[in-house]
Amino acid sequence: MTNKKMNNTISVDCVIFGFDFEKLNVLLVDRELKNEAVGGEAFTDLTLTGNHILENESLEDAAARVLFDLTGLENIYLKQFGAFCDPDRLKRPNDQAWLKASGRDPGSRIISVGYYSLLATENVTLKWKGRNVKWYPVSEVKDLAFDHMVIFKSALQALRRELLHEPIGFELLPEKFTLSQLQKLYEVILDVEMDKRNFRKKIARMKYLIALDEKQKGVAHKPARLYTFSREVYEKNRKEVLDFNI
Amino acid sequence: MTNKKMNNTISVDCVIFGFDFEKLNVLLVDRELKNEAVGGEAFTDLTLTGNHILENESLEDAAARVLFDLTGLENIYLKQFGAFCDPDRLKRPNDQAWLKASGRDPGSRIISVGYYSLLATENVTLKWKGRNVKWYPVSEVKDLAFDHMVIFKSALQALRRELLHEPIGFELLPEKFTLSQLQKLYEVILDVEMDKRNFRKKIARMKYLIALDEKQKGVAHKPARLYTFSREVYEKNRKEVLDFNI
DNA sequence: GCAAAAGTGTTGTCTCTACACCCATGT
DNA sequence: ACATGGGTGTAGAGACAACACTTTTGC
Repeated sequence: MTNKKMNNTISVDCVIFGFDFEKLNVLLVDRELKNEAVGGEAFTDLTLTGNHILENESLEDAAARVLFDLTGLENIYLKQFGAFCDPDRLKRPNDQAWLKASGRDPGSRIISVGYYSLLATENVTLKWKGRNVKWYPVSEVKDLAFDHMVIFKSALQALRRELLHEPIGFELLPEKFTLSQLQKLYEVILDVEMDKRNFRKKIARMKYLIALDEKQKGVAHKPARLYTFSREVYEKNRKEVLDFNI
Repeated sequence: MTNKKMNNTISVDCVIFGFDFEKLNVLLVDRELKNEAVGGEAFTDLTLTGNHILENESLEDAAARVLFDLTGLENIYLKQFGAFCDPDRLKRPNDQAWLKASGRDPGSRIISVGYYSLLATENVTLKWKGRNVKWYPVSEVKDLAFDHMVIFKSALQALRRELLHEPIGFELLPEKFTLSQLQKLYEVILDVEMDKRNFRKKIARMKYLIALDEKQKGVAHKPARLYTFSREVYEKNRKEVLDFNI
């Protein structure tokens, strides 16, 4: 419990998604190598957030710790989606230089377990080890450090898949949200367009989406009704269905 | 390529499922400790198959290698379903004794990445490091060594989930199979009963299930038509659908 | 009063469920 | 001839896709 020693071959990487009612974003951190002495050129690029696990810590706890260090939030939705351990995953020149500069053995094999998490993005303030942390639109992410592009793509795929089959979209919205916001979320993440009336008919069948006696305020149009998600109602009524059609 | 050195903190465990047209089975290996000198009592129990990865080997290759050593088969369906790294996962007395007896450091932290695989079970001969390997009905599995019960349950859950949404059941059947065999497979794995006529109507809509001009032989009843699965047709027509209903 | 998003119904087509009998083969 | 699993159709209920107009608010 008080053992803070790090395990140097096992790490977690967190792909943190946020939604701003317009697009899906992901949190990335600047990686800046100024010192050319370690054998590479100076460079700046981007990584996911992550860390090595502590010797007495579970993977999930390590991911939650990264998330807490970053946002100060606890009990965030976290989902393990894959383990990444290719022999070459840290072998590009910039990555080798970075490992050397931060005092780690650039030759050692490190496995990273990926977790994605979903954040209702309003009112989150971000700080991480004095490094720059920023939201980037998912559609514009490219050229991440290490094998983080592979990890990121895998997370996105896992998220899309999960979103199709489980009610996790709500994790990206504030507790109270409008149906248009929910529809937009599905449209953006799944890259589809949906019909408003049909979407609402579908919603109407989901008993766990609860209409509140409350409306949006301060919008320059007819204010929308607010809804909330009830996990209890969902858990009571869940069923699954053969759907690998066509 | 020729580096055969083992990595001693990263391993894979394989949950190998087979189907005998009646029930779902899983491959387990005897773990037998005869020598009481290492500090525990002698015991016999069961484990999944698995191994440490080689220093220059990917996780998937390691899992494929375990499978090949066991069955002599290549190109088997393999799916990563989770990483297991609880601090206590190897800490039960029998596990500690076993690690000592096989010359490993019982205190070191080992991460295991789980793969499940699906085997058409007929005509497979099994050999593994001179240990006893056997099929066990999934419904009767209990008390596995290490944290293998956790891993096994997680694999089963992943398999069920995958089976609902992806056409992987065919991996458990011979290349040519009858519709009743396929239906039985779904019934057994998902623990449901299905209506024969409705099942067949559903199948009829799946263009990638191809009826052959061939029938069962040597059965004491009307011989069934044989079908086969075409992955090409499937890949051409796949689409997904919002289905987290009710 | 105008811009902007909210909210609402109908119709035709497809999919789901429930249910019972005859057929082809081996013994 | 009989036992065994193979194979087939229909009807009613629910879900899906396509489509356009009115309402409420802030400015």
